[in-house]
Amino acid sequence: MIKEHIIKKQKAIRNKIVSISSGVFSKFGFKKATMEDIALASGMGKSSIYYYFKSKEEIFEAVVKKEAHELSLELEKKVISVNDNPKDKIRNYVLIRMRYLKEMVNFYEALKNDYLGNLTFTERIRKKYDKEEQQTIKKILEDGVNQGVFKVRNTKFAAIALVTFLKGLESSLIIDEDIKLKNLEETLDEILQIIFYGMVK
Amino acid sequence: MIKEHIIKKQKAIRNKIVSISSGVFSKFGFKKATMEDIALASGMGKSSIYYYFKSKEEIFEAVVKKEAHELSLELEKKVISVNDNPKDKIRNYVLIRMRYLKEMVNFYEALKNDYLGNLTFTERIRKKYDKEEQQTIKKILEDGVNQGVFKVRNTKFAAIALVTFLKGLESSLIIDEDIKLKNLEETLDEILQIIFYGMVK
DNA sequence: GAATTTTTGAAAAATATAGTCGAAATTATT
DNA sequence: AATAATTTCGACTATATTTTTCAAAAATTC
Repeated sequence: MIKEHIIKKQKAIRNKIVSISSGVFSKFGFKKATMEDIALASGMGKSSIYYYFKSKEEIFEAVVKKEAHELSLELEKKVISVNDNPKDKIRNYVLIRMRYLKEMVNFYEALKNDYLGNLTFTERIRKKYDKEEQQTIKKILEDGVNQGVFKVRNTKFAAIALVTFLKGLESSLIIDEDIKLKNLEETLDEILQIIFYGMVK
Repeated sequence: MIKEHIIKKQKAIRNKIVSISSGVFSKFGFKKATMEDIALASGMGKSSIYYYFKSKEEIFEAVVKKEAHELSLELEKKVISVNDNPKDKIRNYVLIRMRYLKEMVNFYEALKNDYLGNLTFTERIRKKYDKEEQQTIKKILEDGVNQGVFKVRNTKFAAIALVTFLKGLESSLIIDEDIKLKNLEETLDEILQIIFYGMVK
């Protein structure tokens, strides 16, 4: 007895809750955001929220999922499709990622607010998306190898290394709130220079 | 056995705590800001804070006190001293007040975050400063009467009325988060027009 | 090195929060 | 319009967090 149109309605409400929660989380952070905050913002009772999600964590997971998906969409669209040379592709990839993170800063504020106490929790969630990301970078690297621009032996490991490096940059953005995007961009080229110097034929 | 220089040191530390707490409160709001947040931001143990303030409320009072004092200073300096005609003085007074409130929006965010639950608490604190404010406006009105611009019979009551009106504007700013400063300014002149029409000779 | 001032960790007391549950309200189905 | 399915909600509880206290340890002053 699965009613299709009812499932659709439920999904719509779940989406609404996720969108609203995204705002609540980015304003207060995961820990300081209460179910009551979410309920109030959603205009429903606290217990009603539990009809759609079984825990605060589940809502947060949904929010991160959505954000991460949007990130990967943008990256895919704006980077992979364009026909730059692989070196520029990598640079663009990193730049867009940084820009996006900067835009999402109010979301990542959530992590800051929690004094990084839930970083492991978040990392657990993000791990899934790291794999997607590695695939993307791996593809870029492979292209570069095929075009004879990169001399990477194992694109898989190189991709992991790059993602790890990106996560490092990310942490700088998250933890060090006063870090300047400009500074980052300045040092980015230096770092990439080093990476490329080791990779470029 | 009151050691003067020690009292000075204590006051310095209290000031430091107040400044830091101001930031914490404006970021999290009164309720969501914890003593641990304040302690962490101040770089001291939680219990050390209690050596200088006996409660979270007392810190908050000190913060509001400071902010309100700064507001009254700016108003005094920028409005009262200038030798405009009293009508413009009132208008400037209101405008500066509004602008200041807008600047202080992250502080008043605190009240919003608490879902106005502590508005009465805050109002209780501010009541003291309403009197100061009434004095200021009363002075402006008296000048106007002396210069033959206003026809106010009882400057004291008129001052109270004006302050009440200002508080109304304030509430609009605080409660209705989407209210536009532009809209306010537009309607302000209309409202003042009405007030002046009743007051101007 | 004694007295005073300051910091702190541990824990008591007060409060807030996540999550449950049954029943009421609403909405769809026959 | 009666019945069934879906949805909302208020009241409750166990748990966790947070405020505040306190006595003792550090640090500072005399």
